[in-house]
Amino acid sequence: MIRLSKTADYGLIALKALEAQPDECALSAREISERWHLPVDLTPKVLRKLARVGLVAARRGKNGGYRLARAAGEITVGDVVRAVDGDLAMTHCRTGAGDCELITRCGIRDPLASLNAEVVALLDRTTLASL
Amino acid sequence: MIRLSKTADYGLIALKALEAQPDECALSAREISERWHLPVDLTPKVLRKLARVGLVAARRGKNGGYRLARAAGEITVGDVVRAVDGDLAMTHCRTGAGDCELITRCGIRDPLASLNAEVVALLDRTTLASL
DNA sequence: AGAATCCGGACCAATATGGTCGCCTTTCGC
DNA sequence: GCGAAAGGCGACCATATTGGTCCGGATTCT
Repeated sequence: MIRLSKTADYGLIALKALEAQPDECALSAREISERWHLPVDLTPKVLRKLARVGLVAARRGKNGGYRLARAAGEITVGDVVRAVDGDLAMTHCRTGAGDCELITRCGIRDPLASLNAEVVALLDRTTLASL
Repeated sequence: MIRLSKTADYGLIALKALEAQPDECALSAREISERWHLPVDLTPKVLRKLARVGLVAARRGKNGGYRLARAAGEITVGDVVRAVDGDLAMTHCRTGAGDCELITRCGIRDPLASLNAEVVALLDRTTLASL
């Protein structure tokens, strides 16, 4: 199946929450998870991943939390999926280190790769703001 | 992650094999799986799913096997994924019977649905022949 | 000092997926 | 008619992926 993982969903929801937040006012992972009914322990985990790649800025300590590190129009669904789920590959043979014996000459590898590229391009031009 | 299942991969490979086959000459699941190194027991399973939705025609008995039931240009990747993996939904909330409490007002449900529609449209206009 | 918060990773649990097996039906060729 | 070669169907198990929990540590504010 071709489906976003729950973590990617959560990431998008969390980012959407941050987008709605007035400037300079960080939201804690706890607040986000409570407001949107996301799993309390999972939310910070997802947000950390988003922080690592610079989509959100984290502030530690009391009154800390997260805020968007870029404008919502500069954050794409592709960015989020990559941050949360790792690389964005539609076929199995393009994830591991080319150990796919059957695919190497299966004839569909390269065509699927370009299909994959189209899907990725689509996700990459869909911004958070447009959601 | 957003990825085709292995069964969908296998389905595409098998169809591609059938496409290369001269007319009226059925290929057995065994032959396909051996030629392309697909799991012997899984291949017929996948092909049956393709047969149920009329993408391939099966012939039983000795010298039986499968052949394409439509021209390769009339079979799309979307068809295959749907046949093999069930409905083509990119988000979790659009699979079950609307039991997704958090998504109902999460704000990203409908926008993601339209993104989903774009992906589906892409898969639906990519034909087997173009692979 | 202490509370709130993020960081990181180890870890377990649930689900989905991939794959196997056995039995039945159909068809062909002898 | 009989047996071999196919497909049809479903139950079943194994494994991989994912979802989710927990704990100790670091940081920042009051």
